Amino acid sequence: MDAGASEESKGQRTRAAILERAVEVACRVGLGGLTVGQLAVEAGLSKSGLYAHVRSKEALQLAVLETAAEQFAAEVVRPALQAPRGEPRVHALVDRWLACGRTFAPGGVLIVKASVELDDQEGAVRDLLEEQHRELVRSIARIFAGGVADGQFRVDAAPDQFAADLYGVMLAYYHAHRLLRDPRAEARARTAVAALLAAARSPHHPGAVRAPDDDASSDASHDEE
Amino acid sequence: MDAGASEESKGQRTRAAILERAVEVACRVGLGGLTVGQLAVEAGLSKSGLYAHVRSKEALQLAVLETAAEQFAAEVVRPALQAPRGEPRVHALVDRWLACGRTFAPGGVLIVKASVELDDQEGAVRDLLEEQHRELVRSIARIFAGGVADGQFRVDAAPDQFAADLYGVMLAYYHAHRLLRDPRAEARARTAVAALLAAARSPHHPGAVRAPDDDASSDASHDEE
DNA sequence: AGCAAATTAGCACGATCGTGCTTTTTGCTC
DNA sequence: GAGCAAAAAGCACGATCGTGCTAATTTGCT
Repeated sequence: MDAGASEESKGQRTRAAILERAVEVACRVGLGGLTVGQLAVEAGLSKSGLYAHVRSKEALQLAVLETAAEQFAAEVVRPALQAPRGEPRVHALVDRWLACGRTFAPGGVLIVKASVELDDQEGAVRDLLEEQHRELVRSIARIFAGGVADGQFRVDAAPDQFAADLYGVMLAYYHAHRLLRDPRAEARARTAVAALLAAARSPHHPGAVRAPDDDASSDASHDEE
Repeated sequence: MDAGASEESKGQRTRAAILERAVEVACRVGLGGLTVGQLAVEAGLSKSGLYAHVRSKEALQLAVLETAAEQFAAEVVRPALQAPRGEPRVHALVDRWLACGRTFAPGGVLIVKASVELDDQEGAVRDLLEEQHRELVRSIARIFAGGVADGQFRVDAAPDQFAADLYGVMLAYYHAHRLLRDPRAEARARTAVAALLAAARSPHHPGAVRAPDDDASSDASHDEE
């Protein structure tokens, strides 16, 4: 009968299928462009049949966002955390992140897209998204800080700065890859990450990579809220 | 009646006003979220009155995009081109870009937002946007290449790479500033740009190139460092 | 001033939006 | 297989979407 699924009831299974499909659709049209009728067609359900699962449009958007974040955490962040500390872990993160969208699970694409789409629209969806991105940036900073604690990175390197820089590299990758369809996008992202890491490495570095702002280096571990 | 500004006819003036308003609205809700009825209310016109100016929704989106790009070119790129070559010009570009949205017309915000929104939706709007971004990246690369020709930057530095990196820094700035509302966003963007420039500087070039107050140009409003 | 042309409003249309009901169909337990 | 709860569909609603056409108004020119 049923193709060997899990212990979930039918309703939960279709709900999961709906959300998975919704993530893909939202990757194209954005969270705001997500529509109940269109999604119902795309999921092979009637509009009201689908609506019984997602109780409102806002609830749908929130659920989609949570699904996407869970995909991203499961496919990118958590696996990267199993790589050795420092540079290997950073590279693992970047590798898996770059594969996001090529391989399955476009959740990573969606949370990036949604972050731009909703950055100026108040509401519960924005609130959730903001928290998710806070957590994402914190994760990157922590991964970097692990390399600092290991002695791989300079002690005066700021994890916050690194997190922002690395995220910027990924955003530039999305831009070049998705909008400009530039086949060199990935290579450039890797080059940029390598430069970031080179600047962060502890030993002797020929040129001053640090910003001219050489205020009293109060403390590098001043990154948490 | 009221003090007319230019030689334009009434129709062209209201059309310009509509598009200006549309850029602001689209900065919030995106190009896709832009709606004729809502925009008419926001512009103080009837729906059909407005629709006579923008002949279709797609034509409106195209015109809005062109308006935004022109704003960005007029307020950011072209003024920066009047700064001295090399680092000063890069800094002028970044300075004006960072001021985008706070100080003046938010066209720069829109083209960034639209680039993410439309990166996966075929059509004429995407085509225009892609071309605009190609031109933008080319502009950044040319600005950097000018510094290479001047001997300020290493000859083996790739302008393409620098352009992508700088754009990534700006994207990270938007992310931190607009979504996370992080007050340190601008400082971090400046730090990142400084690191980019430090990595690009000619190894055997004396530090004098970083002369802090060398801009004596006409319009470059250097307010800090 | 008056008049032609350009600009704006009024109104109507089919489609689709999000959201509720009420049935019908399905899946699961005896 | 029967009965029942869960899931899906059918249908309807007001609102708003993009888009036309026509009538009224305003503007620019002589």
